[in-house]
Amino acid sequence: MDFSPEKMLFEVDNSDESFAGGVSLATKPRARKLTSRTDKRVAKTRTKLLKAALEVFSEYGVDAATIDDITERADLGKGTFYRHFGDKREIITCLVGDAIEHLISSLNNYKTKSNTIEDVLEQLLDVHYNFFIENSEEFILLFQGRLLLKLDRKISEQMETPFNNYLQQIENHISPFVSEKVDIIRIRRLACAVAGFVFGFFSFTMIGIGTDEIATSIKPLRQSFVRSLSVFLAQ
Amino acid sequence: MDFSPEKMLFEVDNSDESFAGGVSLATKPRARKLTSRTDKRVAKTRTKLLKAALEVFSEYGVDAATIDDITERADLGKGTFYRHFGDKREIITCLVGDAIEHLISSLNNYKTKSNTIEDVLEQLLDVHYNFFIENSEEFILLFQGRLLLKLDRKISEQMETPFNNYLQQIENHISPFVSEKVDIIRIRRLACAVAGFVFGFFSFTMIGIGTDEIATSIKPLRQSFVRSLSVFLAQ
DNA sequence: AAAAATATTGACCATTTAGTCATTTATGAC
DNA sequence: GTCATAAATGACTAAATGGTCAATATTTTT
Repeated sequence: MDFSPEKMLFEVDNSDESFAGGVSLATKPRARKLTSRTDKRVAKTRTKLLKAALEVFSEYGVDAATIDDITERADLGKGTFYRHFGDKREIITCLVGDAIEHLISSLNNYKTKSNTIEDVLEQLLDVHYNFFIENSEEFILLFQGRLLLKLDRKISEQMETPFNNYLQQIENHISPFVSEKVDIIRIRRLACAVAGFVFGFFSFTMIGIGTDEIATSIKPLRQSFVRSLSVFLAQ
Repeated sequence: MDFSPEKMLFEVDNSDESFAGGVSLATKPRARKLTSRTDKRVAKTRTKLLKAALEVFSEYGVDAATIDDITERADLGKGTFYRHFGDKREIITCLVGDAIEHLISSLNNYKTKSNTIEDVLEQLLDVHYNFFIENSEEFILLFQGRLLLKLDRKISEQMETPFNNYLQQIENHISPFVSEKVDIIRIRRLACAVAGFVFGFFSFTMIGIGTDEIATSIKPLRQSFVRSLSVFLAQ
């Protein structure tokens, strides 16, 4: 089975596709089993690698983690890694892309109607809060990703796009609720402020106070922050 | 010349001490030259190592940077590094300690009278802003330090203290201006919020918008943020 | 100026790590 | 069941890195 690492970024379970609809009934007997046992095995292996990599990256840091760390954690042979990914850079890029996609989809799943900019901002912070609590490994990875982006290394190029998409997504949520004469650059600054505040605050809070206290401490601060951002936009 | 790496964290030029005051005139002829040529050479070498390390750490990241990177950048032999520092962990700890100390002293040099909590917060953000603009290498190092602290590795232990000192310092600036019945934990949260906001905002802003635009963008946001934090404390 | 003391050096070795590939194992076609 | 195809394996090599130390250079003492 030949596959390029660029594809299959997300594990898709197509195993029941053969009897799902009448798609491509008897025309192509060869390609009937779209997901064979082999396909599933490959997908499973890949998933194990990604899961293991996310774990070790968040535990040791992307630079300190080795390929052996990943394959041992995944309980797979070393060669298997290189069958799925060209090198460490590639799996990092992949994981960061996934994490950002995950974060963005969390943002978009929050479909409750909001009429004011304050509602929107409250929700944005809420989503971020839940995401970072429930996916702390991805949070730590993204936090590292931001750092890699600051240090301009080769790996940065492929990560700049997802991070910009993320900022763009925040802007999309905000822009319908601000008057049209508000500068586009002002909205971008707001997006940076939201992202920066959330990343930075969580980061500092997690050593400054216990993890379980975050829930109680973020709430009043969040309200203050929302208020200030609203004022900023109204200026 | 025997010296332990723990000492001499800061380069001190005592070369003119022999004719500075009448200290220890003729009583101790042996210890007259307090900083001999050798002392200065050692101090210079150490400084070169620290400078080079700060550079490569901020360029490549602390984990990716090697001892060879440091000694080559410093134009020194590899053995020289190990004469001054036990390993990479030690020089990182040293640099982070220096950077925090530098940041703290920046905070304390701002001795203008502030009567309101808003003044204090404005100044705090101002100091941070200037520090990060003027010492971007140290900022990047501290940013990494925060990450290392999150990933709980051996190196963290020695870095938790300086970071806590830093938070403590922020609290010291704030606490005189808030009523005594404000909870100590609330002030700690505020310190986290200030530090987190500044670190996070700068970090995101630096890719979201150009570096030179930061000056114009931080100002209105800072005002809003200060206002909201004041409200938070008043609650 | 010679000798003692100490800082610096970089070739050297041991260990770790990235990346390869012949072999083994699992799956699909017949 | 047998063969063909492709995935997984882990021992292996080459390269990189950490750390050492006998030799060299510099400074201090006498």
